Amino acid sequence: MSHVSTVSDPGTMSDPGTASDPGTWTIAQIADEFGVTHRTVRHYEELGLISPERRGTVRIYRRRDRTRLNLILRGKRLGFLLEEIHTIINLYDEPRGQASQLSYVLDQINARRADLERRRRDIEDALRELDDFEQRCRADLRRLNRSSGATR
Amino acid sequence: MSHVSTVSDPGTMSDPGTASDPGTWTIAQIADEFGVTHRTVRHYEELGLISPERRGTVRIYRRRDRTRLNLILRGKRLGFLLEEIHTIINLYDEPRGQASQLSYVLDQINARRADLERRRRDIEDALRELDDFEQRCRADLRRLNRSSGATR
DNA sequence: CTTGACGTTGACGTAAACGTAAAGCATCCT
DNA sequence: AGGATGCTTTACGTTTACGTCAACGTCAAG
Repeated sequence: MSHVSTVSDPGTMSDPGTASDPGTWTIAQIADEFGVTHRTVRHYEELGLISPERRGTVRIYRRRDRTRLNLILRGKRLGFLLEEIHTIINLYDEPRGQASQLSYVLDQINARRADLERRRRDIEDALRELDDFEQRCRADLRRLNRSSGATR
Repeated sequence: MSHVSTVSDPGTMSDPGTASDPGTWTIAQIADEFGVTHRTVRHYEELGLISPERRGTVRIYRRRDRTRLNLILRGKRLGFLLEEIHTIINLYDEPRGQASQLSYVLDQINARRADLERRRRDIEDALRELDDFEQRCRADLRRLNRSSGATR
């Protein structure tokens, strides 16, 4: 029974993993690299957002889990609930062998897109207002500089 | 001089209120129109996000409050905390008569913009992935339709 | 063989953003 | 006058997304 030195035990892999990409990671490495706590990672697992392998009781994270974590964290940055993120991830992962499933997935895609595009509009509106506001501020600043002895 | 269209609505308007725009609103009208509950509206008031006038004990909402509510709800759609929204709104409303205040405001504007642009990148990445995914799904669908007797 | 670093499972705590009664005024309607 | 309706405050409940112990397992090193 090969007891593991670090955790990177390539075993029988054709691409054993380079120095920067061991192929597998511990929860501490993952948490550290993604800038979250191990509690957060486990929370996502409890919700079924990720499901790392186990070597005995120990969690082993692979590239698939990293991809999912990226999706999760981006979703969070965009203000999605973990529950919504769950359905999105499942969408990407569900088997879609039958036409009924595929048309359902296509519907979901459209719903997601509508959601994202609405957010994008909101963002662009906000950015425009911000630009606008900045212009007014800069105008105020110029007036201030002019009126208070612009010795030069 | 261009009077500002952000949140500062002077009381000196020569439009007393038409049928669709009475000039003032009750909490029920506001909540209904913005698609939130009165509890939500009051919650925002507790946090200092809006501060409607009072006629006796009754809250009176005016255009300024509606503008703020729009900012709040858009902020929420974008996943900002109410606390962050609070600072943003204050940013728009703070007096900025002095250079020090103005440069602070300009800093805040840049921080906000960076935040928003990051979100926009996230959204565009997500939209691209979604498009990508849709293409694959449509390809799958075509394969299915071909292989399962396209009798016709 | 004990220490210490890292891992595990509970299980309770907490902050944010409201939800949900409960109970009291005020005004309008009949 | 007496509801019905609408607004008010007070206050505890709920959901989401984790934080924070506590208590225990395990392995490589000293």
